Amino acid sequence: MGGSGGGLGGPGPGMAPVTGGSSAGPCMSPAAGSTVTPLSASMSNSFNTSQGLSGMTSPPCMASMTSLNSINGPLANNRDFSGHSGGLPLNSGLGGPAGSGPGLNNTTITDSASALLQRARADKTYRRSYTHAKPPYSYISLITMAIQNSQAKMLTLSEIYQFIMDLFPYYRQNQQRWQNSIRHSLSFNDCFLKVPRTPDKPGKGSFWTLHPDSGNMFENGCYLRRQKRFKCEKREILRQQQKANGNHSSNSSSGSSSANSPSVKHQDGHQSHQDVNSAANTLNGSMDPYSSHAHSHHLQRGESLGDSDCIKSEVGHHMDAHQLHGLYPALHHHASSHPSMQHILAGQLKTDPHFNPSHHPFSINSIIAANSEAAAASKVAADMKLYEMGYPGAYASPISPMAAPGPNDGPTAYYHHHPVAASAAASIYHSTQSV
DNA sequence: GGTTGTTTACTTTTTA
DNA sequence: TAAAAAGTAAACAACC
Repeated sequence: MGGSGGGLGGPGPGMAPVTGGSSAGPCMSPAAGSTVTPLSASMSNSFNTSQGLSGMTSPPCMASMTSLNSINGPLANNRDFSGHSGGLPLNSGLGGPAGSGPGLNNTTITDSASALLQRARADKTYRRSYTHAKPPYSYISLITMAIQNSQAKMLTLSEIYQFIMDLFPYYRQNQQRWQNSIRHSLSFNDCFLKVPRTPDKPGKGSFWTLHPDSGNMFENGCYLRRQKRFKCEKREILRQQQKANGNHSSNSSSGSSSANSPSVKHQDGHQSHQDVNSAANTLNGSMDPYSSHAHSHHLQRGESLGDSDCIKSEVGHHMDAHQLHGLYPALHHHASSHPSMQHILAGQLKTDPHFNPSHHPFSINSIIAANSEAAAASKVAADMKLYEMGYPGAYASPISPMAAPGPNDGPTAYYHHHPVAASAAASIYHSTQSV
């Protein structure tokens, strides 16, 4: 039987209560029960630790995160975002000398952030109630954030977990539940591609990356709900066919998948080849200078799919490592942050007929392209402002626990639980208000 | 044995 | 209000 429900909005067992009162309840202290490992240790291979996180592309919350990091050094020292009354670590974090960090390029933000922080402290009688509220981002968004903020544009599952927990204290609790959902999202959504490990990088699990065509998933301007799910057309057709055919293939009705695994989604070998061809076509047809290397015997079928299509995880399975890395040369440089992956992805985005960096002022693509703390922080502010203006799709639904602040809370309520995010985002937000 | 990955089934939430 | 998207639970198997 299926799950017992308990969805996002309901008072599900894992939902942090947004009601007033104690911040206890399901929201445990990040320290208690937290198995979070130091960011610098766990993510050093994937993130730019030499500069802390300041080299990261910054989605909304990341922007402010980098600011703190710049001020106080490795985020690992300031990773308690709890906002618990036991002492806001952010106080020490943001209370430091403004702009003292090399990466901090906006002292105004920091100064006003400190002021805001003090104000938030004064208001914490009700702010505190919303600490650890569920972030307004979907799991798909969180995964996307994590991947896009990694240097190699791909992460292992555990790294994705870590990223999310580092960024959102909410996810330091009930890990089994949301991590299951993360895994489900990765498998279920065509926008995520599984990239097998290479022999020289042994370890558990594969890398996960974004489908090159998934760049416009968040056209609504932020890492919130997508307007439309990204689907690989061919895979969708196959799904329909399989539905129509019943159990045409060896695929049983049971949930076991790994038995047929890498080709589970294909049900037959042919489709896997199609995917490989699609991958080759995607890169070859658009911009990939390496594509010639990708045309191995597995890619010789000569089918011209024409469209940018599926490069699903099975690609790697049906290709050897060299073939795959012909498609994604950056895989060779996962730890050393070869820019080609970014170049490829960026190039792919540009070739996407739907992609237009200027299409939406608050597009996720703008954040990616900007690669700037200020730009990302501005985006947070813009999101919040849009939300306040009732802009659909911006920020969370009023029903959302994220957007259920106290009567006097503005749209920044959520960010108050995330002190780092709160500072930069709120300061910008308020500066936009005051002008 | 724990983690990872896939799939199904169901509920809840959001959007058109 | 229906459809789509998202969230949750669970079963299962492969892998390290």
